[in-house]
Amino acid sequence: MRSRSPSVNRVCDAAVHHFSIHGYDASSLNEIAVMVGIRKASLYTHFKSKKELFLAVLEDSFIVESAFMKMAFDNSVEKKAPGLSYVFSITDRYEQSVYLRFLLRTVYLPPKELKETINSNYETFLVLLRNLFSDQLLAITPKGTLTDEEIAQYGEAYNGIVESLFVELIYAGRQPMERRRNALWQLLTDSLALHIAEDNTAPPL
Amino acid sequence: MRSRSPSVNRVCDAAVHHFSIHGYDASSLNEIAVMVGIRKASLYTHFKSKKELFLAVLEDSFIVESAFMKMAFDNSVEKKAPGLSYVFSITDRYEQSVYLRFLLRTVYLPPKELKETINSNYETFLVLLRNLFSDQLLAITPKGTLTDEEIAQYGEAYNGIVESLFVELIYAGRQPMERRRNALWQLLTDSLALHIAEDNTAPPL
Amino acid sequence: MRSRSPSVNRVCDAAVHHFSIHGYDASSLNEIAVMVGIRKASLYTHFKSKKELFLAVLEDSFIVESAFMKMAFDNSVEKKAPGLSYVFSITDRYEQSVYLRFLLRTVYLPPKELKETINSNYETFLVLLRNLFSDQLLAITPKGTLTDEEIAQYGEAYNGIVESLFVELIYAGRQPMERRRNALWQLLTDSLALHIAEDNTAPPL
Amino acid sequence: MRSRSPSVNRVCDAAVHHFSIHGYDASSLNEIAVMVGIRKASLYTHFKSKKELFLAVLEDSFIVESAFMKMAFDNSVEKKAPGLSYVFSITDRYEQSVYLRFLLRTVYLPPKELKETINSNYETFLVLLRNLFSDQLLAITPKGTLTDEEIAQYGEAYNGIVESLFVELIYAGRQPMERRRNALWQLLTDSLALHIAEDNTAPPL
DNA sequence: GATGAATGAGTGTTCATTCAT
DNA sequence: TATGAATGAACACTCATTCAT
Repeated sequence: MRSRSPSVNRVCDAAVHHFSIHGYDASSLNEIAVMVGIRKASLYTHFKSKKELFLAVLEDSFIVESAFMKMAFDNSVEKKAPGLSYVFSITDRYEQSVYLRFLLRTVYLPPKELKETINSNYETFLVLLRNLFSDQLLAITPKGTLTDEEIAQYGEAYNGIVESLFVELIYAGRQPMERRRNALWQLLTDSLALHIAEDNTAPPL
Repeated sequence: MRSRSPSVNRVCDAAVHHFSIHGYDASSLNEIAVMVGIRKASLYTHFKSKKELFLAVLEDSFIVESAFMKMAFDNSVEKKAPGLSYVFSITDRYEQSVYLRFLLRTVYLPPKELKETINSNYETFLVLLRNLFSDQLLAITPKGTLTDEEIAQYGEAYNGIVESLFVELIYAGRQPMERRRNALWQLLTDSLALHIAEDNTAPPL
Repeated sequence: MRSRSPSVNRVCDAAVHHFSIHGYDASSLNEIAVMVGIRKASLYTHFKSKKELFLAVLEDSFIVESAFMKMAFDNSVEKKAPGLSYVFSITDRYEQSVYLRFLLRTVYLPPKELKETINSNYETFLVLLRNLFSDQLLAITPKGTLTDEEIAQYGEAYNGIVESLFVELIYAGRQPMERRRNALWQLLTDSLALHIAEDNTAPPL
Repeated sequence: MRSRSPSVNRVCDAAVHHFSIHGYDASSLNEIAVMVGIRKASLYTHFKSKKELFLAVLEDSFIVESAFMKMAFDNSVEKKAPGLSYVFSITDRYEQSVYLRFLLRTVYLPPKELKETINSNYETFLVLLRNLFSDQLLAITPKGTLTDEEIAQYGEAYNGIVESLFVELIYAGRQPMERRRNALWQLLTDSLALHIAEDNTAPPL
């Protein structure tokens, strides 16, 4: 992402916007070129194919959104609800970051030929998410309260919640997603309350 | 779906397979025709446009999968875990029913021009799911145990779980989906255990 | 035109309407069939090709419009302006007779493959027009006033006026055509006034 | 028309020829491309649709033929027969100028969707013709000889004659057109002779 | 007499890509 | 570095026509 010529960056900016709206197949190099203010043929000065441009944008997106995710976890101070900060930042993030919109659009229904690449990148992204959550969960539970397996399972559930919200955002929008978020978050806090000695009863929604 | 000529049915069968794999935009009428063993132009004997063919297939799919869903809930006898039967049938169903694969492929990232239609049909589908779950939940909890609002929130959470599993199936496949299913199902049963007087502790996974 | 089955007549009716609006090439047998309330394939029960249907309609049109032309001349009683009756009936006729609209649409720019046939039919039509006019002109001028050549030339001019009006009707409509008709008619009456001894000054328009 | 790339000009040349023979609807972009020696898809490098190509050619044609018309009137020196020069140049012009053939083919039966545009352009063309004639007529008649209304009516008649000749050229060819031209021109000169004091008797045909 | 089904040939149009300049 | 021109391959769609039923 860094250390690229300004032209390349402008192309990538246009591309991520276009791809985030139309997806890979339905995107047109011509329209991207027009957005940048150059001719279609000139794109090939910077990228040797549509696929390569797409992959560049994909890499950017994972870098940017992984960084945002880490930051959201790092800034989180609440001790009782691990991962809360990120989950509750998703709605705003989706609206503000074209990279997140691009990622979600891309990841759930990838262009056939790129499925492998996309999936493996996304897998890494999800592993990071799970680990960030697990670390926070571990940090707030007295040692020995939860088995490794239980930790892993909560991580899995957390990921499941996040992806459920992603999907709801994509096809239903902000409000329905927030309703779902509250409902699922309640499940998580209830379960943690049950399994952790101290009584972390869920806050009233 | 019934009462259609055999030719039309063969076209629909081919179409739902094709659409379920490639999506609307990337599907080629030529390839569908070849699957049926006719020429592209002959498709227009039966459907007046690609869109119309797609909508016929879409309608079929909602009918078939709604019926399956109802059946899954009806056949369910377990008293302690509302909606369990359907949730645990999804993996097999996804593998066996091209209609479900088509629906999920279609619903999460619909072709722009058909988004409205698809969304409103899917909304109906989700309302049905929520209602089926809520009815079972009500049936197994002593009257007055849960407020209407709580019932609604559990319905929302249940839908969230189901959709999370749909998505995991689509991009990660059977095994990861089952891991996630167990993790999320645990959350639900834990929460219900906490909120319903009797101790419905989660079964060991 | 007579002695045809009712089905055939209904097809011809639909066809002449369609052809008169869209022309030969841009007309669709399917649309004609739909107008009649039958299927496209059924047209081939009555006509062995699009061309044959067109030619049937063409023949009808020449018959109908030749008859109308004769009638217009026959009914004419005015002694001073030969051919006036027909010229002044054209506007209404164009609006009322789909056959005339069809003919004019067809004749000026015929489909390549049918050009010969159409032209020779139209030529006959124009010869009739010229003769009708010449006969009336002869009938109202004292014997010997005009040479045969002059008669022929007036016939030519009359045809020219009529066709000028046809064209104006087609592309400009009723009002501009009537303005032109008055202007050209004035020329004709002026010229006749000049060449025929008695002073047939043009009537005020 | 000027200042276009050579490629564009070659396309336009081919297009005007093709359109002048087949008309808009029956013209095939493929055939035009082949005439130019390129592939159909390459046409889209220069024009973004068939319609746009047609409109470019249409504009050219009006420009070229308006210029020719003006020139024909300007070069005219004869004092007694306004507009004669243009009328007597039409046969040669029709044979030599593909633009005129294109215009006439297009104007009398325009493709439905372009009718408005074509008509309004042609209207301008005819206004120019009328004005050129009227100016010459005025120039050769002593002031006050003809009322404004009479001038206007002669202009109308002149246009009618010209269009009658156009039509005859299109469907009957050179010789019949010249016969008609002589007949109609006689009417005009007779009428002028009658209405203008000085005796401009028609020349023997 | 009517028609459902099919089809070959064609339409205009879009696309990612190449290449000489 | 940028681009005008070109292109093969694909697209959805329309058409007149055929033929078995």
